[in-house]
Amino acid sequence: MQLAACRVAAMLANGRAMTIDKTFAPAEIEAKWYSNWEESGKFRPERPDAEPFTIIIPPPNVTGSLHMGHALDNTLQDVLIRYHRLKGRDALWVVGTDHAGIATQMVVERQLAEKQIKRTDLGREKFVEKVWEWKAESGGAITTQLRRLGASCDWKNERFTMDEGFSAAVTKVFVDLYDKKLIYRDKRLVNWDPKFKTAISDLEVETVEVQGKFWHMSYPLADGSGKISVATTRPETMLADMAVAVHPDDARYKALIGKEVKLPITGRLVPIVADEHADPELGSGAVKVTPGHDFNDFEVGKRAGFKPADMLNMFDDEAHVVQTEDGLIPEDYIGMERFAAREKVVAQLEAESLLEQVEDRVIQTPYGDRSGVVIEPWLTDQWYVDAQKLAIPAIAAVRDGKAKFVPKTWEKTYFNWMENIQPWCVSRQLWWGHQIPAWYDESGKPYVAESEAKARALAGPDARLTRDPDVLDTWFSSALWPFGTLGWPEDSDKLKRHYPGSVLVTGFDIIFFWVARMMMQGIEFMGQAPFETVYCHGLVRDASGAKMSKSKGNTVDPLELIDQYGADALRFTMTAMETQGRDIKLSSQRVEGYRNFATKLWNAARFCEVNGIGASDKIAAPPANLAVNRWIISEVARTRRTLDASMRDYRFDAYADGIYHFVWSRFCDWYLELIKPVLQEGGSADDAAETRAVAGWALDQILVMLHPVMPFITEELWHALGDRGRHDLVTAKWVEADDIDEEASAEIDWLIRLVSEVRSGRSELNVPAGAKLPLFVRDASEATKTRIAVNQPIIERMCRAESISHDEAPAGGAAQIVVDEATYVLPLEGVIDLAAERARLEKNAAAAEKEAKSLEGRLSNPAFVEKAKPEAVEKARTDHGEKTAEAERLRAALARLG
RNA sequence: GGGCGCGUAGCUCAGCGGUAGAGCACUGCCUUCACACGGCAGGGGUCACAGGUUCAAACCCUGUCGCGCCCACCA
Repeated sequence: MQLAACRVAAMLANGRAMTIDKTFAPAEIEAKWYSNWEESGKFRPERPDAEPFTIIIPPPNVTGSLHMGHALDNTLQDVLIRYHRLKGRDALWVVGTDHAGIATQMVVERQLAEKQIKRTDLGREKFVEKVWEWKAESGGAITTQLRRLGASCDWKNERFTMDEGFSAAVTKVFVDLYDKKLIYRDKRLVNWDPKFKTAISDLEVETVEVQGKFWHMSYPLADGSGKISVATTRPETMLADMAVAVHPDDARYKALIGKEVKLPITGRLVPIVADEHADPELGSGAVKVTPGHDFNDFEVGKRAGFKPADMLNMFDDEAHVVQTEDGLIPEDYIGMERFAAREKVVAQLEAESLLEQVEDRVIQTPYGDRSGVVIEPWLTDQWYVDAQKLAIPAIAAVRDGKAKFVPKTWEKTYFNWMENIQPWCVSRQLWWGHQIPAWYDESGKPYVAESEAKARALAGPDARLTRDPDVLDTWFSSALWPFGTLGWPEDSDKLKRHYPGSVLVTGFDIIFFWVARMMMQGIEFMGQAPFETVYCHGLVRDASGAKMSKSKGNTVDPLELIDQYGADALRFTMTAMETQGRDIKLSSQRVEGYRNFATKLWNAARFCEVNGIGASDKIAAPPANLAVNRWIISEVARTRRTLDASMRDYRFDAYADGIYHFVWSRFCDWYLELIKPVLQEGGSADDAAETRAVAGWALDQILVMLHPVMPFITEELWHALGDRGRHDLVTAKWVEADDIDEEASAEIDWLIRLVSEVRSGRSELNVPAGAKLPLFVRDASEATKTRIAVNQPIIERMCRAESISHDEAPAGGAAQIVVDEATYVLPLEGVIDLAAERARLEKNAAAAEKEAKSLEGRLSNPAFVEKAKPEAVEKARTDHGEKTAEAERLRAALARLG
């Protein structure tokens, strides 16, 4: 019995079964639609004649899992891609992952360590094999997660920075740059990471303020004539000191220049040299010089005549003490860890009474951003890219507007860095990555070529070649992503069609790491910047504004939010909160709110279905006579304009806001309410048919316009509302309707104002919500009378009026509502609190008078009338007239109240 | 030491020359036949501060205070 009743309730008038469930359950529809889209190739429809729109994904690390930053970044990209796909463009979202040198090597090494295996036990070849195995098994989890977010990437052409084709591109770029002398090998100080035992670039070094000490030490002069004071934050490096520097103009030390110091502990004899680096204002004015272990000292050392090859080195690759070339470090120091060596040096100096003073001091200390250990400046041979040369056209491209940053303010950051760019150290002492295509003969002369055979051709048949064991910085390959993924160096159609990309979406934090380098390489190898626009978004922070970090434990897992609220809700949150240039403070409340929005739409669609409103078979708006229908068609057009403008300007927040308000505050709150009398209270059949057609069309437009942000629910409803076969929303057509009916808009605006005012009056006077009252209209113009007549059923329903009359209202207490020229009277004899109504009218009258007075003041100022824009003056006049009239009518109503 | 950004309703943020907006939170009413993840109505802001430009400033300029971020070799 009960079952049968359910079944009946689940059938519609037209015989179709209800397809929209009572509750909106995101998880089911998400899984269903994503695989549907992907399997049917809907992310990449064939559109050979359409204008291309291309986005290259910032490739996530293969080791990565989706975090909020990805959720933001990829939501924005997907919104753009889906929007332009709907607009008919040939939209391509290139996807792939990054091999992430250090990160991946670390993961696999850690895994091996569990089995007590060291990377060196396996040897390079075996180890790299293990990494590939790892990748096959557990790499790329993030690609599954991107799918859960709804990212409509071109998965059929997924790339990896170490796949065959891409690797070939990397090798070619290296060789070409070498041949153009834009890559060279050099011996100099690098930032050495003693944990990973590799060089890293300047950018991978993070300077942190730490509490340290400043040690003042005495260095005796070699001739026994006295001593000189130096101060340092790193006393252990004195074991490799090669000089003491004083300022050439420092009167205190002029006589000492050229003399020698006999270093404590090592007994090394080193010269006192003049160098402007020594600041007479600081400390004693004399500074110890350790060219092999300090960037400043390296330069001082070079100026003092030391060649890099002769600079003393006292550390091995783990920053343990090793003997210097001259053999002067006492044996008991050898093998000591650097900080232990520091303590020992300090203790020994103290014992020898050579420690003058120890100060506490905050020190800027360099740390490896991945390893977290103190970086050691270390003298090694490395490969460098001449970034300064490559930067010149990359700067010009932005300066000339060929590539532009959004928001524009990031251009300053870009220029500032590019103009002061340093040589880029690109070699890494790792095993996982693109091995550098350089071979050395026995004398150490390098031959750079795309293969060993080609290197041999350069070196001659008799040379014994060994390959450079190092690999390239991961960012070196990432820099080629915009063209390497499109088939370069092959001159493919795809490359021609999709390079440069339309827009790059990324966090501002990798402008230097990645954007700048793509600009340089893209221009060098493709002749033009890799994208027209670089959209930089901020960071996703926790609700209190703190940076999310695993160590703080304040990270929010986007997948959990998806489980809880649905991918659409998360995507809407990211879109709505993306205001240009600001970081995002994420709160789950916000996500919940947008889940509610999805539910609202879901229920609106259910309402439509129940009322026989279904999929529209039209792209253009259906013909309409009723004002409500003409109005909603206009509102769709207005919304469309707003959304188009928002996308054009990359105003994601405005896009989200625009569709949100249209759906909730216009379509649901007013349109659906306004058409209820037509559909449910026996309006004419023609009117009902017209309304169903228009409502179905408007709902379709909502689905299309919302789809870029909420792809899942919109696709589900798209099909639930009618049988569209395999015509999916993902490849539907964006509304281009642009008809705006000013007359209908004015009428419905009036209707909305009338209903709102009456409701407000009733509410303020505590009229019971359900009470039906007669409504008397006075002073209405003919036009208003017509509008009232036409809209009578709606007005009665929404104002809870039992009748509407133009007769004079009965005497006695009443609520009076002023809308435009007319006054609407609700008799409340006996019920009304006269004092309350008087207060209400008084408040409204005072407000109108205040505004009228302010406008009057402005209009009576001759300067305003003369100098202000004519539109502004005109508007002030109109507003003044209206406000004055309104105030008069309210006063009249008050007078009537007695 | 340079550079950038921010300070608008209790909270998170739009607005960037014509006398203040949204979402959430808050208050009152409503189990009205799409939706209580809801409906209707409402309260709440000297737009950090001080000067200046302008007929008109939250919005432009200068300075002050507070808060963030980035870059930089003070040994």
